[in-house]
Amino acid sequence: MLAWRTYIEVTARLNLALEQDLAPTGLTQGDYQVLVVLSEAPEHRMRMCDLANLLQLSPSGLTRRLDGLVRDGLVGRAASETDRRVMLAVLTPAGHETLATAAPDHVESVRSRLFDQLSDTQVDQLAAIFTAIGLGLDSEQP
Amino acid sequence: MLAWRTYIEVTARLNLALEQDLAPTGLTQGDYQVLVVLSEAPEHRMRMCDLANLLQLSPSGLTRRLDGLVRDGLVGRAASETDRRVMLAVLTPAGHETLATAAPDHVESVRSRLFDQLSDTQVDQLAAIFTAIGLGLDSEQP
DNA sequence: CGCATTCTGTTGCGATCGCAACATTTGTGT
DNA sequence: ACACAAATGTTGCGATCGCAACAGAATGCG
Repeated sequence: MLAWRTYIEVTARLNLALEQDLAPTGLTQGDYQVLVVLSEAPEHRMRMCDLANLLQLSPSGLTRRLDGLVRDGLVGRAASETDRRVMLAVLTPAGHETLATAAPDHVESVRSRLFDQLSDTQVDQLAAIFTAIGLGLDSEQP
Repeated sequence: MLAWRTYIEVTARLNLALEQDLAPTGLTQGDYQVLVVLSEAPEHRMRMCDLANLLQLSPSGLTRRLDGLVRDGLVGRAASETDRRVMLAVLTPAGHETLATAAPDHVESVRSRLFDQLSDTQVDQLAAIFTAIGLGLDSEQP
């Protein structure tokens, strides 16, 4: 039970700290994740619904998140040529550059806030623990 | 880096699953935490600002959260007799009963989603890991 | 082919939350 | 005692997000 309360408190504070570390770049963690996923996608583009699934966002949530990124010129919208229902989110050069600028600071933020506090063994334990929890979430009554 | 992505994905899914488990009681996790803290406080009451610090909420966030709980009759507001600035949040009998009804289900939810997936050793590791991260958050440049 | 079903993305609505500004009250320094 | 600073809670405003409803497009089936 102590472990549970510690988990609740620390995850909240960790997320807040990481968000504040990222704020000077003008990005939120959600924006950053969109840019990362797009930068790793073939041709730097991805269907909206695939993006929503990867980011665990509702369709409407993703639409509004992309609205902001499109307004800032970091992502563009393109219609698919093979399926006229789908919209593709496309990383722009400005988006790629913004990500390249923000990534080192964010990686350093995660490293100092999280991994520097843990031994190598604990990092392995952390990965094993959350993998096990994730498997449990897959197989329960959802 | 894999550990990091797993952590991000699983914490999000775990929170969602716990929120949905708690939804049938009509409470959110935030509401539940308010009731828990008040039920453990002397005389079932607490100053707004102390409550906000404990729950890691902004003053305005706590005001609106209490608005909902007061509307539902689970919490009452009382003026302090010694400091006329402060408002006390007071757990009502209805709030106490609602908590008593919801707690077993929520504890079972946390147990099945989290602790049943882990060995006793992993639970200890989890506590140690997040305690270390929490200590790191205390001592860094905030 | 024709029609129902499914998939995809957007919009209206409401809920949640933080920041800045504010009013009130308390504490502090001289 | 008086003025200034700090603490406390609330409100306006904007940002974020999910659900339900919707419209357009593709797919399956008789």
